[in-house]
Amino acid sequence: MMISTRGRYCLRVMIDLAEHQGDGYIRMKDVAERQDVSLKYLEKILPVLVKNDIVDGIQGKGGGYRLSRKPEEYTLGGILRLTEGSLAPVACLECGAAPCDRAAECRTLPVWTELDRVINEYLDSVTIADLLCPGEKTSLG
Amino acid sequence: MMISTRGRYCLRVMIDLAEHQGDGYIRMKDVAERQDVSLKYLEKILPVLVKNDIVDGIQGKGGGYRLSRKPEEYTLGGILRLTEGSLAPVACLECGAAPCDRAAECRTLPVWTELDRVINEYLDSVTIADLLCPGEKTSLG
DNA sequence: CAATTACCTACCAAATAGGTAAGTATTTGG
DNA sequence: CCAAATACTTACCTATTTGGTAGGTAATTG
Repeated sequence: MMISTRGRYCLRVMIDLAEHQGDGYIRMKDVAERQDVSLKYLEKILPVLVKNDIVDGIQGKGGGYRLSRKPEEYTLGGILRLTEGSLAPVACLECGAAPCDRAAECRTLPVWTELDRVINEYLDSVTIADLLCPGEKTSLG
Repeated sequence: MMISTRGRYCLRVMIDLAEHQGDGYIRMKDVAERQDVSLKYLEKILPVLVKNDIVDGIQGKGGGYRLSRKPEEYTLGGILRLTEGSLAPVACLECGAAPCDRAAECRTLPVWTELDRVINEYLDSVTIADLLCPGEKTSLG
C-alpha cells in the first residue's frame, strides 16, 4: 500500500473544499464531520497544504480554509507528492535517498524508474475538478 | 514506498537463478553471496515462491533451487503480487479488505481502482527475461 | 554416517502509521 | 475590550510492519 490516510484524507478535504466553495472560508470542523474523520488528525496533516499555498488558511473567528486556485488547476499527483512526501514505489527512488552502490549494474532499477513514471503520469492526469459531482463541476471557477 | 525488500529480493533471486540456469540446482548460499543479501532472510522469504510453484526447491546435499519455467513466462506482477501480498496502492483495494462503507459515494475510489490497474498492467508487461543481460537472454529456454 | 542443503519457528529492534491531548496564536462578533 | 472561535503547534502514545537474527528440524547424498 503506497498511499496512506494522510494523502487520502487531504484529497478528500480538497474535494470537500471544492464542493463547498463560495461559502467563504470553510471550517475544518465541518469538513471533518462531513468526511467522518478526526478533526485533530486533519489539523495535524493540513499545515503542509497551507505552507505550499495549496489552500489558504486564516485563523480566528470566521476563519477556516479555502482553495487558492481553481479545482482544475490541482493535479492529484501534485497534492499527493506533498502530503505523502514521496510516491516512489521503491526506497531507492525517494528523493534524498542515499544513492545505491549497485545502481550501475542493477537489473531492476529501470523497471522501478519506469513504474514511477507511469504512476506519476497517471496521477498528474487527474485533477480535483475531475472528482467532483457532475453538477458541481460547472458551477466552479 | 510500495514494494519492500521482500519483493525486491525475490526478484533479484529469480534473476540470479535465470542467469545461472543450467548448472543444476543452485544453492541459496551462492545467490546470497552474489546478491550481497542475508542468507537467513532469503531462507525466510523464499518458501512462498516454492509453495506457488514459481521455483523448485530440493533439500539435502546437492540440493538448491531452480526456475520451474522459462524466464519469459514469469511476469514481475505475478511474482510481486505473491511476495508482497498485495500491490494495491490503497488499503481498501487489498484483497480481503473489509468493504468500505463509503464506497458507493466515494469520489476517489475510481481513481485508486484505475491507478491499481495501471500499476498491474505495467508490471504484467515485463518478464524476468526482460531483465537479463542481453547475452544471457538468448542462451535460455 | 556425516555433511549439506532446504525449511520452520520464535524472537527482536527500529521505523511508520494513525492517531490523541493539551495547549498557543490570532481574529472577530457582541 | 473581552470571550468565543478558529487555525496552528508540540508532545506523546499504541499497534503494526519491516527487516532482520538465532537456533533448530527434515531430507538427501557422497
